[in-house]
Amino acid sequence: MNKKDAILEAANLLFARKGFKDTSMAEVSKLTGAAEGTIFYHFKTKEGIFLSILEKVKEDITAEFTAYRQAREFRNGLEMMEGAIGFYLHQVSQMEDRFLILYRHYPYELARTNPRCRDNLIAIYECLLDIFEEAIVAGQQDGSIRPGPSRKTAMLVFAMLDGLVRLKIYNLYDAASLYGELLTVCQRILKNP
Amino acid sequence: MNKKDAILEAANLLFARKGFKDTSMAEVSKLTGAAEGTIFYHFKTKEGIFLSILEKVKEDITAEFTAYRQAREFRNGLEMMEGAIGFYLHQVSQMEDRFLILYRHYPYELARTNPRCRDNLIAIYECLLDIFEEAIVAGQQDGSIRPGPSRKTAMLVFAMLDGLVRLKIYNLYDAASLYGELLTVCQRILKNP
DNA sequence: TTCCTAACTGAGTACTCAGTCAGTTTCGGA
DNA sequence: TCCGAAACTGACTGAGTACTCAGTTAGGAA
Repeated sequence: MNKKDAILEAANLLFARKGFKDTSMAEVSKLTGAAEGTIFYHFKTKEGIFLSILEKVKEDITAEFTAYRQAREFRNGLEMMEGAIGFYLHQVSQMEDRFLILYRHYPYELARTNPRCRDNLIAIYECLLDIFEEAIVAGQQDGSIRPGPSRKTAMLVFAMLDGLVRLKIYNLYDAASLYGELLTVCQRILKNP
Repeated sequence: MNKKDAILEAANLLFARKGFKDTSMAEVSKLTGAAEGTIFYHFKTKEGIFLSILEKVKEDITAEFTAYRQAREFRNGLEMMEGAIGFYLHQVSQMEDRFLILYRHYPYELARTNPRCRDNLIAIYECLLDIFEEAIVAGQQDGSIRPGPSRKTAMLVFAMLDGLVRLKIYNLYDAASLYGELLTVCQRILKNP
């Protein structure tokens, strides 16, 4: 791995675990073995590093979820939805450092003034919501999921997942032990009676 | 209002809107009109200010929700639950600066090392979850809500609310326009068929 | 009025941080 | 082998930062 990528990886790890403000360039330098000067040779500013990381986060997440979407086959929309929920939770722990970036305040603060940041965030959330919505629409067509506003329902399910992951991140409750109940609840929300 | 309380209010506002790390004591001093020395006369450290604020957040939130719990009467548990959801969303915008503290990373990071912080956070979440759970248990007794693990269900509903509020805070989607669908979804989760 | 204490002040301190720059090393092509 | 450019270095800078402290003011009791 070249030094530029090593810097991005180290910064991603630190930003994810300690946050943007609480990570100093000295720490990134130490973790990569690159001098501070080298970091600023490759990136103009600390914010620039963050933007490059977010770009990578977007690419990785959209790639993973797009691949999943195309590969898996399901008997119906409802099972597709359950699969998507499981896959999301799986990916959150698999690509923990990528997702932890999104579970912090900084990207959304930056998005207010920086359009590139905003565009990347929107792309990520669109991609995730699209998968849930696609499953709902499919389910509504095959009759496994009841009719209703597909996008809004997708958002509510996603909001629940998001809230659940946060409970775990914040050490308030272990999300895993809620997984069974989560699926039951989602079935109740979606299943065509 | 005495100066000590004024400092707490100003710091609360700034911590809520800009975050703990991004708020300097100089800013707090400017907003209150108190000299920096005065701030450190009343509080040992910046972290100490935060802990006092969190204490106040806990007191305010538990007071509001306990009052609500005792005052309102409902025809059944399901309506009680719907009322609680509406009240939560109402309170989040009513006491915005109090809740925004909780929607940041810092308190949960501090909670890892500071038991006082941890205790306050737990007290807040226990109080909120208790209200939802109380409604569920009541509903299960009067037959309006289907049987099931009340605490876990309360958590999932709360996680959805939490996720929804975040969508709004992060400027990703307006939670208000999902309110109708939210209630429908909650009914499906809870209603005894 | 006197005196003590609590409240308050802001210049000062020691430190951290993002970002710079003059100089060195590495490397690929001629 | 030489050359030029790209990659890399780390000491340095200047702008913050949380917190201190010697001194001033306000308030209340004797």
